[in-house]
Amino acid sequence: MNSTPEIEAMTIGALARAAGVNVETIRFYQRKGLLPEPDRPQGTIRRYGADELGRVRFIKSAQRLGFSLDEVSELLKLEDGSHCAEARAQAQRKLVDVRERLADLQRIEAALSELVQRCNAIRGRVRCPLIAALQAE
Amino acid sequence: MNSTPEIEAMTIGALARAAGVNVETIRFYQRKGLLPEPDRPQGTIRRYGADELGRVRFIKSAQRLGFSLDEVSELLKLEDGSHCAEARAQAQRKLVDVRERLADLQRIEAALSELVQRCNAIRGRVRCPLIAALQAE
DNA sequence: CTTGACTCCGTACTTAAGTACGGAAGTAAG
DNA sequence: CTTACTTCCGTACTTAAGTACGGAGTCAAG
Repeated sequence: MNSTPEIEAMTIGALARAAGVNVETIRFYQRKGLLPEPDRPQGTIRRYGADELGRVRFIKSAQRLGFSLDEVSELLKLEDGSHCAEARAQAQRKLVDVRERLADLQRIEAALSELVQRCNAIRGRVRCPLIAALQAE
Repeated sequence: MNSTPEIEAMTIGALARAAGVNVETIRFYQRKGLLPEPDRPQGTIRRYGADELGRVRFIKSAQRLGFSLDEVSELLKLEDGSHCAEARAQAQRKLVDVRERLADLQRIEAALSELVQRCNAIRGRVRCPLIAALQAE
């Protein structure tokens, strides 16, 4: 039993359901150029497949990490095979950015898990090192 | 030579400059309760210190990582010494969230650095594994 | 003691990212 | 073939997170 039957012939509603977003959000992404206008095999109604589903999910994940739709669109342009040197330069810039975010998140992770540890140890009030975690740049 | 003289007596303008944000943003955070209303030692004008500066920087960092101001406010409440068990439970929930984000970011990091590697190796066009990076949940 | 820069406060405007709406047209089941 | 559900499209509304504005008060230098 396949969980996604007919995945290559989804209507906009099915796509939206599969990705856990609103139909209007799909249309909005199309207008912004984040999602290519798909084929309309039998006339006027668009059909979507696994690629589009993957894209929408990617957009949502990247947003959770603090990327704006404009930034996501740049990331997606990398994917879409721009010229190599150009893609590489852009990827490298993003990489710097991503690594900074990783470092910040790791500091937050450490601070939170230390808070949990301490809280297990001492009973009473705590002051956690959360803010300090993001001081060091 | 100290780079931050009189850090305990900053006006709102100095604080904003030090944190790299707009004065109005500081006032906005105060209204939202993200920043405590500070002392007004000699009358009506507020004075800010290192704590406030730290907070503003923390807010900005957390936002870059995809936390909304409401979420930041929850993180800050942890700091401000709520009762231990409560803080611990909340910290643990956040920790789960943060670890998911970390995993996503690490996948993006891997995908980007692989793209850069490949691009160094083969000359021509590339298709990067960016989208695939966030497929696995 | 005035002048220029800054602060305070309330209110209004802006931008990003959706969400909702309403009417016309497509489509699938009975 | 009708009826109910979708889709399509343009336009308008909403929410979060600021930004800008204007008038009144404050403060430090000249």
